[in-house]
Amino acid sequence: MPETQDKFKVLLREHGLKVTNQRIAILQVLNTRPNEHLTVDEIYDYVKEDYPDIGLATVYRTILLLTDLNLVEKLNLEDGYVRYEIGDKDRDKAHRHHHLICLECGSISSFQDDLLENLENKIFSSIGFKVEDHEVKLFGRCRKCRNNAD
Amino acid sequence: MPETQDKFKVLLREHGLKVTNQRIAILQVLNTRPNEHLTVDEIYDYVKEDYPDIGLATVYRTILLLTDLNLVEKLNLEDGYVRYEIGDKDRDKAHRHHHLICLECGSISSFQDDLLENLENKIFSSIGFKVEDHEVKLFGRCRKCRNNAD
DNA sequence: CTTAGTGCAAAGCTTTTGCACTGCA
DNA sequence: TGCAGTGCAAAAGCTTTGCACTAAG
Repeated sequence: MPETQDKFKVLLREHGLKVTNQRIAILQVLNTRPNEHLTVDEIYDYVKEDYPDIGLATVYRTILLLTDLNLVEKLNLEDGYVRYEIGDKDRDKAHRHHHLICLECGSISSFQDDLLENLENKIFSSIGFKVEDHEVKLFGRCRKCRNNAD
Repeated sequence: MPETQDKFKVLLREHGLKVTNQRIAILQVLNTRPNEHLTVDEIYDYVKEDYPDIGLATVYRTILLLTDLNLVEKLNLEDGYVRYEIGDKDRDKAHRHHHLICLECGSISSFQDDLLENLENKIFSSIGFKVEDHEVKLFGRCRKCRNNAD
């Protein structure tokens, strides 16, 4: 996805930040693995394949940067690992992007649904809280694990 | 709420665990502050008022125990603190218990809604994932903060 | 050239663990 | 009395930070 890379370069320059090989390499890793929900260590390992001298601190700093620029989303699945995934370029789609977490095998999948729109309107009119973002996590058992249990 | 305390004592004994002053004191703190979403440090400080010699490790161990016994719920609001609150004794109600987090003042409020039932059925029939629990967090601005901004 | 970015190692935090002691059952 | 529970301090993770060096603009 060179378009994300270009967007990234533009964003960096707009903010007076430098375009470095390390930053591009990290974005590349996240970009080529859109549905893997990577931990920092996993990102670090993947990036080292292309860029063996990179330091873990740079990975942390770059991920923070990417998150601030809204190119990457942080994910906490309560499994003890903090994960990151490339964000959807379409802000509205990202807003409808939720996660299914299997309690048995730990697999993570995503689904899209605008299920919360009504609720958010209801909350606004009843207590005046204006919802700007939301996070929905569904925990359970995936088909495979349920079949294995039989 | 002596009923929760009694339930707790019964649960402990059922599991062959001992009823100690420390455990009761920690449950008491959570019980008397049902809507405060306390961090471990806050719990530790409150318990020390009644029980000054308690160790932080005991607080961690007891909270883990309470969570395992489903008396306490863990909450991660992405604000850098892990929080705990007393769980609803009614399992179904707990399942419909969600959080509103104000991005400006950090206030946390709860609301109840069974909004996800349809969705969960839909997910089960389409991909065979059986949802057993869910977590919904809504981020935005509370009425007070929106008014202050004007 | 200038200074943001980087790698490394050290420091900081939260949470967990090992061990000798305490107190519930 | 016996063993689960506790307090303390050390260890273990993960993440951040300070500093001298490197490289982007």
